Amino acid sequence: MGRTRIRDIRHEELINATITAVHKRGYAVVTMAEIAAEAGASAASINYYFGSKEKLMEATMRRLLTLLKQAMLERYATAKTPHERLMAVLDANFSDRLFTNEQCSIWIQFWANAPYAESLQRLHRINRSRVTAHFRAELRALVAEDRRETLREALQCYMDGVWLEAAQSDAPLNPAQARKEAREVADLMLLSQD
Amino acid sequence: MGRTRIRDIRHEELINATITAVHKRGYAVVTMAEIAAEAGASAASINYYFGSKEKLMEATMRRLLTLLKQAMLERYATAKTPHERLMAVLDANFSDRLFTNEQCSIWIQFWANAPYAESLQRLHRINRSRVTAHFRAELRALVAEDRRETLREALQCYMDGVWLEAAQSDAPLNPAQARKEAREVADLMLLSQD
DNA sequence: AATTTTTAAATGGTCATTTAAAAAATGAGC
DNA sequence: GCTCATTTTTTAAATGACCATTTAAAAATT
Repeated sequence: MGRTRIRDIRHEELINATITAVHKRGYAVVTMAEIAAEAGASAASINYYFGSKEKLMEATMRRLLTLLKQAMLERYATAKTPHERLMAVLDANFSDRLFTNEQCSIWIQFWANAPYAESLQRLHRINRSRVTAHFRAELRALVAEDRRETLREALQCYMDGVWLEAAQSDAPLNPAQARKEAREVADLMLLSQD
Repeated sequence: MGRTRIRDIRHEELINATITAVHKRGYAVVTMAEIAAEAGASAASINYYFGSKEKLMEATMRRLLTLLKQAMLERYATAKTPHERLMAVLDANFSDRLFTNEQCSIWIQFWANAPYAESLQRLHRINRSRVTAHFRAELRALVAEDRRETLREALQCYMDGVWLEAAQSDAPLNPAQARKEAREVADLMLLSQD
């Protein structure tokens, strides 16, 4: 039963330490020793569990993607109308659990490094495709075809832009406020339908 | 007369080489030797002219900011109405000169590293303030006060998001298309006024 | 001749990863 | 419960690269 218990715990601890350490020091310069220290472990143990720094980063990014996916599915479960489901995607992106200084930082770090690391690029593309698909599906019922892609692209870039800006701020983020603004922006764009 | 001639030429060459090298390899891992090779010079000469790697990066970012500022001012000169001036800001951001794979890459690299380098952070803030100020000024005449900030934030984040996405693409960018889409997005948002 | 520019080579430091050995945990047999 | 052989986990230290920066001297320019 407990065969993989410690392994799972260490994976979790080290990924969390990676998120914190990358936020503090930046992907570019963070060292294995710093990450290990954050977790109260040694650099060697990271290699024992993950094999290499690159694989640790990949696992960390995969964790972030999973969190986002979960947040989206949770909200989808209770949404009834296309409009509610559109808002569910926005809300998920700015949920209390995800829209934190730490996670915004690390998302941007991964984004910036995706073009230079096969594995990160793959994950990044999978994620973007998923969000695109959700938006397309919901907008189909809400927007005329000739404006649909413009609106989708606009909303999606808006969300990315908000994260980018949030990553620059050192004041604590306000997810509730971000959700409210995102809803306003979306409704502003949808309004132009009438 | 020619007293600073060579110095100026080398500065220019090395900054251009930095843009290319960072695009190719990423800010995180690019080396002085790679940048120098790109310019057909030696790593030592970079230190002779710039003092350090960090100062070279700062100078490169400053160059990018100058290019953006110039592009904006050029377009402002011929714009007559607030609407035209708003579009001038958008067009500048997606001008043929600026909206290239190389420059999108390097902008994102700098953005991602700004939180970890005093000098980059300063430049990044100056730039964002300038764009914000322009948007605010033009939207004053175009949008009711209660929606103005929402719309500005939305447009600005949209622009950032487009750059972010562009930096991920390896297919050549299409600035004309980007300008057209940005105008559509802006008009879509402005429409909701009526 | 004096000054500026250039670079090969040296320097000193950092860091991911490996190694080898110690420490903990596990579990079978008593 | 307890013992001890086996397996898993942990880390200190070694290894081997890599790299920004400095130095010292050569080359080019003035």
